[in-house]
Formats: sequence, structure tokens, C-alpha cells
Amino acid sequence: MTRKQERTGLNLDEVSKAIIEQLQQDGRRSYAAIGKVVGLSEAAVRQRVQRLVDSGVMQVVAVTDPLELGFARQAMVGVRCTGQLEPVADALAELEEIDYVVITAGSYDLLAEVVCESDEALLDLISHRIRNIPGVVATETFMYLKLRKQTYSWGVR
Amino acid sequence: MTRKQERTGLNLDEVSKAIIEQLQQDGRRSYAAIGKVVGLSEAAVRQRVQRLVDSGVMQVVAVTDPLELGFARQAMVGVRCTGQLEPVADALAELEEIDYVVITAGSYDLLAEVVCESDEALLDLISHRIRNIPGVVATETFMYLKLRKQTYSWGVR
DNA sequence: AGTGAAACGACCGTAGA
DNA sequence: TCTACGGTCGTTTCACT
Repeated sequence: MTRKQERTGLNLDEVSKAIIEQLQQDGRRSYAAIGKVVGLSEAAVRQRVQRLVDSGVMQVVAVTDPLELGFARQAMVGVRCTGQLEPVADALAELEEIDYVVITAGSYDLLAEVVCESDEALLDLISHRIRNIPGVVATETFMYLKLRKQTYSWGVR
Repeated sequence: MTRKQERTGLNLDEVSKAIIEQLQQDGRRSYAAIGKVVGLSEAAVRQRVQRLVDSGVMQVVAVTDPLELGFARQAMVGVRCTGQLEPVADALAELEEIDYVVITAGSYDLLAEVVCESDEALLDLISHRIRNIPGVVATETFMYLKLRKQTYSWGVR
């Protein structure tokens, strides 16, 4: 029941939401410490986290700041295509400088976020590798000037 | 020295990269287990992780799947403005349905990613709350049809 | 799904190089 | 910035509900 709810995204209970919230604040917080906050034993918290991860609702991962790692150029690239969109999305997804690919409805067929070391690397990526993908007919690039908000707290708020 | 390198994003050493890689695979992996892989003691790994987090290079957090949590509508919204961009970015950042705000150079001044439960919630957000922000003159919405790639592995690849 | 208890392993502070 | 070490706390397993 709760399994089903978690798998289908409906009505995750308050305790699991509270657990997710704790791990959004600090992914290494101990199960025991979380248990004290949410009112559950350590083992119960661990089992719930396990279920949340196994069912694909949540994962605990390291996220890094591209700027701090020397990736000074970021941009969103809007892509217009002919024909099927999935093969183009797949080709974009294979490029290591692209961390995000989504098929959209709107004046672009796909959006891809790119992370590069330099303008030259960005130019090479967009001009040669992206625009040479079969089916791509046009791209438009939105250079990032300043990232203002980035939160991973979906569904808890 | 290495501190400075980490803070400025230049030449994070191979060991720290390996530690980040381990934590990208599993943010809860123990320091001791990471130490075995990267060839360092538990305490050394702990100290390096601490430094990476303190310096803002990395954080370990829970990330959730909006679809699994019942947020069925996602979109990227391109925003055109008059005047200063920062106040508009700030206003967008305050909206809880918006998880990502970036100031860009291109045919939009800002891009914002929105996560909503339903079409009605999305309409209310865009039509009333976003478009009523002072300085916003136009928006364009790209509804997400399918998320194809999302990676947090910047800088390790 | 949850608790409690005991053995084990991880974490943390500190000292020393 | 690393290792070594001891005390404390967290995790794991299991029996039980």
C-alpha cells in the first residue's frame, strides 16, 4: 500500500517526507539522528530510506559546483529538429559536456544544458558536435550569466 | 595551496576527484570504504570531504524524482524583461514551484524551471504569479514531454 | 512496518609526524 | 595534509510483535 503509493507518486506519507527533508539538508545525516527528528527508530528510518531509493523516488548523491571545478561556461541550448525526437535526444545525451536533456513542447523540440571549460570548447560542442547530429536543423544558445537559484527540494517545500 | 586550487576551481587533485566520484555513485558510502578505493585513511577522506563541502565545491544531498512525488507538470519558462534583471530573478527565486533560475544572454533574459502538480497550478503560476512580476514583459513556456538525461557528475565524467 | 538488544563497524577528536 | 588510536555513536542482524 505505502509501497504502491511511493511507486506511483501519490501521497507519500508525512514521515517519509520528513525523512527526505532531512536528507535534502544533509545527505550524510545518520539514520539515528533522523529517527530522533521524525520519531522513528534507527532501523525503521533505514528501511524507509532503502525503499525510497529502491523505488526510484530518491537518491543520495554528491553534487558539485561546475564553476568551482573550472567549468566556466554554461549554457542552455534550444534545439529544433526534423523527424523523430528521441534519436536526437539520445545523441545529445551521449555528449559528456551535456548534463541535462529534455524533450519539450514549444518553439524548441529539445533543451540541453551544457557545461564547458572555455568558449572554444563550447563553440566546438555546439557548432560541430550538436549541429552535426542528424535531424538537428537549428540551435539557439542561452549563455548563463548568473545562476540565481538551484534547489533539489522537490516535493517537500 | 591545494585549498586555493579547490577554492578557485583549478586542478582539484586526482584523489579528491576520485572521492567525489565515489560520492556521486553513492552519497552515503562510508569514509572507510572510500579510503580503500582511493588509498587513504578514513580520517584523511573525512577531512577532504569536509573541505570540499566547506569550500562549496561539493555537497551531498538527497535528490528526488518530481514525477514520483506527484509533480506531473514540468516546464522551462523563458522570461523577457525590461530594466534590471536581478530583481526579477529574485522574485522568481522566491516562488516555491521554481527550482532553477538563471540569468542568461540570448533571446530570453532569464530561464526558470517550474515543477507543478497539474496544468491548473502551472497556469496559475505562469499567468498570474510570474507574469505579474514587475519588469516581466513576456514569457514563453516549454512543457517537458520527457526528461532524457540528468546527471550530477560535473567535473568527473 | 515496526521495536529492542548485542556485536560490529563507522565516525570524530586529538596527537604526532 | 597525512596516519594512528581510543572513545563514542551509528549500523547491522536477528528475534519478536
